[in-house]
Amino acid sequence: MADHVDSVLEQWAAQRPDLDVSPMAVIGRLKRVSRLIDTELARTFAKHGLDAASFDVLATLRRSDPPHRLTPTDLMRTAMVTSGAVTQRLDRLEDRGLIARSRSETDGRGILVALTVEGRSLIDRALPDHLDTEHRVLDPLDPPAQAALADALRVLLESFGDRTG
Amino acid sequence: MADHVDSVLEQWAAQRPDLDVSPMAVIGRLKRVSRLIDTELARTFAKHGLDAASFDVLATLRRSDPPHRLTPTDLMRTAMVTSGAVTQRLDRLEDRGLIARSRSETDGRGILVALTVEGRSLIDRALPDHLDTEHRVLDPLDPPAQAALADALRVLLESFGDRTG
DNA sequence: CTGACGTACCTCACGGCTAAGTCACCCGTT
DNA sequence: AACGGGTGACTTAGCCGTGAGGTACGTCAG
Repeated sequence: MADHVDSVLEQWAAQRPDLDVSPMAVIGRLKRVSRLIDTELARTFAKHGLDAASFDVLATLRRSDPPHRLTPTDLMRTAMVTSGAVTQRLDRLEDRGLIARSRSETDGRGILVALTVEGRSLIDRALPDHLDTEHRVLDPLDPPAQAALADALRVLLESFGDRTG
Repeated sequence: MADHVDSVLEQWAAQRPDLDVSPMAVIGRLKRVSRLIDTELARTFAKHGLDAASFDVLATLRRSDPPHRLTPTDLMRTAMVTSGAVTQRLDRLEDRGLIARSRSETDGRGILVALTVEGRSLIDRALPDHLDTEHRVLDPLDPPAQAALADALRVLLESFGDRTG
C-alpha cells in the first residue's frame, strides 16, 4: 500500500540517491494530513457559517475560565497568529455580533473580549458537530494508535518549547 | 510535562465535561506541529531566496523522472492547490528565470514546465540545507518513533484516498 | 518626576490562495 | 463532419494572513 509520499520518496531515491530524504516520510505526511484534515473540518465549520479562524476564536473563549473573557494577546498566543490577524478576526466576529470588546478596567491599553449570547449559542451548536467530524477523521486509527500519535506529536511540540504558561 | 494542547483539554474538561474532546489531543497537536515546522522550514527556504510554495514546485520538478518536465496539472495535484495558484507560482518562478514553460507538442491545451539551469542549480543547493533542517526538527524522536509516526500518518492519508496514481 | 523602554492593540500595504469564470482544445458519439 | 461535454491553463475579485509601523499606556531606574 503506497500513498503519495511513498512515491515521492521513490522519486528522490531514483533522482538523488546520494541524499537521505527519510525525514520527508514524516514531515511530508504531516503537512499532507494536516491539509486534508483542515479541508474536512472547514466543511463542518461552513455548515455553521464559520471558518477555522472564527471557530478558533469562539472556541478559545468558550473553554476559557469564567467569566470567559480573554485579551487579544491571549488569543494571539493560543492561535499562533500575529496581532494584526487577531484584530481582524475580532472585527469580523464583532460585526456579526458574536463577540463584544470592552476596555480593561485595570490596564488602559487592554481590551477584553467576550462571547455574546449569540456567539455562545453558535459555538455550542457547532461544537458537537465539529467533534463528530474530528472523531470520524481519526476513526481509521484505533484508540491506542491515536494515543501513540498524540504522544509522538507532543514530543515534537515540547522540542519547540510549546509548554503551558 | 504538559504542552499547550494538554491545557486546552483541561479547559474543555472543566467547561464542557459532557463533551468527548479526545480527538483534539491528536488533531490539535497535528495542526500545531505542522505550523511550527512550516515556520522552521520557511527560515531555511528564505536563506535561498525561496518560500515553501516555490521550493515545492522546484523540488517536484527536480525529483520527477527525466526529462524533468511536468504539466501545471501535475503540479496542482502534488501540491494540493488550485490551478490558479499553480499559474501564479509558475509566473513568479518564470519571472525569476528558475523555470521555463513550453507548449506541449501532443496536446494543444497543454504546457510543459521545466527547470532552467539556474533553477536546477538553486534547488540542488537548497535541498541539502532543507534536509538538514528536517532532520533537526525530527531529532527529538528516535528512528523507530519516527517510523511509527509515519505509519500512523499514512493510515490517515490512505483513509482520505491519498494513493499513488 | 521624568525619560526610556516595553507592552497592547490597531492600521495598512502587500502577498498568496481560493473560487468562479473564460477560452481553447480534445475526444467520443452520432 | 458536427456536436457537446470534458479537460488544461489562465484570469480576477475577494479573503485572510503577515510584517512593519503607529499610538497610547504601563513600568521602573535615577
